[in-house]
Amino acid sequence: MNTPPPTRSRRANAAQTSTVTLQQVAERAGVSPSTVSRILNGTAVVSPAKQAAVQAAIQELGFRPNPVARGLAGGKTFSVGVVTQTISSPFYGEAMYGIEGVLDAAGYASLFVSGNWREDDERKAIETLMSRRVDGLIVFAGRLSDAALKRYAAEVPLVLVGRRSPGRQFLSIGFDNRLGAHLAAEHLLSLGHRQIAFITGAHQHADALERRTAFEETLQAAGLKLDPDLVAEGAYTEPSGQQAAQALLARGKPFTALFASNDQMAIGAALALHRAGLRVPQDVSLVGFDDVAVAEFSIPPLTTVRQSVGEIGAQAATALLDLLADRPPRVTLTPPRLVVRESTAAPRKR
Amino acid sequence: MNTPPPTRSRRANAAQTSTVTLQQVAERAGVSPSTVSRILNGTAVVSPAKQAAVQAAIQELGFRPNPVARGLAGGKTFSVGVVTQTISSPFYGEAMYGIEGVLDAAGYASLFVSGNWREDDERKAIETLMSRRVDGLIVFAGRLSDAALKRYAAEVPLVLVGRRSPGRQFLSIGFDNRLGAHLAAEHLLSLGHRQIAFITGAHQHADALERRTAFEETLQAAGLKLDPDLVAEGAYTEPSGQQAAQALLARGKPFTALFASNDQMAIGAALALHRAGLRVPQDVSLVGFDDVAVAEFSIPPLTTVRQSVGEIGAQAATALLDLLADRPPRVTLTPPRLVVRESTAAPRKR
DNA sequence: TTGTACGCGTTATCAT
DNA sequence: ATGATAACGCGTACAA
Repeated sequence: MNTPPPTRSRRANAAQTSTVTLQQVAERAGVSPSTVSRILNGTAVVSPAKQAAVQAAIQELGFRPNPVARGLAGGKTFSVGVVTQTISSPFYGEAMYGIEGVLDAAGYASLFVSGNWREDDERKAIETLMSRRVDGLIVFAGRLSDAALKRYAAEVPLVLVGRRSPGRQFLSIGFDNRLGAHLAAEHLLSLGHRQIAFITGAHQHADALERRTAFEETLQAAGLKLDPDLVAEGAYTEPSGQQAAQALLARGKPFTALFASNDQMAIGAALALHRAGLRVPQDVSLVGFDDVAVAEFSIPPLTTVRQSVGEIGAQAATALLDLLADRPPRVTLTPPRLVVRESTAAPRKR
Repeated sequence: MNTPPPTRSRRANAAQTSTVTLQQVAERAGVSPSTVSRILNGTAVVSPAKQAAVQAAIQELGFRPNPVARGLAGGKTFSVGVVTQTISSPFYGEAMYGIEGVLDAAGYASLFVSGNWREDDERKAIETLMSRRVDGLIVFAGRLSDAALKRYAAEVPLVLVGRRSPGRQFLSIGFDNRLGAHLAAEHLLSLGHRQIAFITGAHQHADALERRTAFEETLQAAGLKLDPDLVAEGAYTEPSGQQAAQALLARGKPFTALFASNDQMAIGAALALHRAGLRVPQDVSLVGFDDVAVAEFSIPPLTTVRQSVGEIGAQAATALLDLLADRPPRVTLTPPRLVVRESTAAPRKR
């Protein structure tokens, strides 16, 4: 019988990639593995000579450190989990783009998952992420409570985006919803609108409430009050915006302007208005929120409140990187600003 | 001097998560680690008694296998890399959604990265993915050559989406561009259009070429020829579609219909038409391709060729799973179909 | 069927 | 400044 070769017999099912190990680099450079590791991580000072020899060996062998082994030995995976709500939406798309850029440049991988606006989906997503031993978490506010987030934050650094949360357990980056909604309302008021309808986000969400409150307050400051008949609730999606606008129209109360709590709902509302034979902005002025990329290409181009979602994502990533490096996180948010395009105009004279 | 405790002294910087190890489960259940491993992976048959004991121990301890260690030991990371071109676009958004669903259900993590339509970005992205030891790759066709992809496919199973490629090195899932473009052209012809402009995708791309060729052939079959003056090139983005339409308009050649190679360009084109004072569909009929979610909410709602991108993503993921399990991949693509909405109509009589 | 022993590639500790 | 050596948590060939 054939005796199988004594060693390496299980090599077959090992990682298929160009398996150049740190070990081999060490041999080639005539140093110990520890030294190579030290150079790779800057953990300690090594002589310029060996430094050069190792760098050369790395080049020649085309060595790439194995993050899996790194993770096992060092307890870090150099990956961070990102919980979005709807991975396919333009809003989260831009956010992911911003996050990816920052994290990738820092050598971290991003694991994007969807929470689907469902508490248990979000929970499951985070559990999966944690079981993958991510080094940190970026969570876009959804249904998960602050208390639940706190528990995760006890295990890894966590940055919450889209909802302010007190306490020091985790960092939260909120949008300036109040200022944004104020800007939108002010713009419509200054154009001369007095009957302004409003599409709010889901009532469970703090930011939706903030936008609504600020909107109402701005109205009140102008001596107007928010007519409950001119308020409808949506779910931050195009179809929900369309339905909300339909409902508003069906109530029969006239309005000359409509403010939707986000661009996607504004786009849905625009279709409802179009279907009802109403022109934007001649018959109804329309304002959105976010300035998602497509806002510029809606017809007519949408006046909206810009809060660069990509930039916010990048800021969240940067802050998380700070947290991971035990640095104080620096977050410098650009305040939202009004972008006036072609969906708003003065109300028609009668 | 104090002698430090001999063991566990470095526990501090280890993974922070509920570190229950397989080892501990084994002890608790009174079996060997290997037995636990076998039960976890179904690698061998174990007695019902121990089976139960281990399951109980797992429950009680709340054990979750560490994928990092698993990866090191078994050479598999249960993660797959997905190379999109623009992570923020609605097209890839829907694709990612489809992929995520399938892969997550199978216990695989998805690593989504952007190729940005740049060959070296794509290459770098794949290198990063490979260095992370992904078990497989799903690549959305971009600038990377088949030859380059073949090299990666030699290391891990690879599914290419969006471009057919001969050979058995990797699986490719193409869209039926020919049928899709034919459907669009046929629709416009049957409405009575004879002067049809066309916005093509980047000329480097096989699918763009296929759509153009099929479009041209359908015209020819109807006794028409494609006027070079009525063709402009875009880059599958809204701005490029807008520019292409502007260019078309600037040439002065009249056309009563416009077919854009994808929805995003159609949406950009719609704005250009709007700006030029042309109404859709009264003055110009407009057809897109893909049926991205927003197509339904453009004004007017866009007639387009539907190829469910989410479903295609899911199919790609399913096929990759097959490949990973050494099963023959099963791919059953739904053929594209025309979705007639409100952006097309018969040309005006003169 | 089950347990033992070793290895996966790297980092951290402890000497030197 | 540098090198042994021992983990990290799990899978698996081999022996029993």
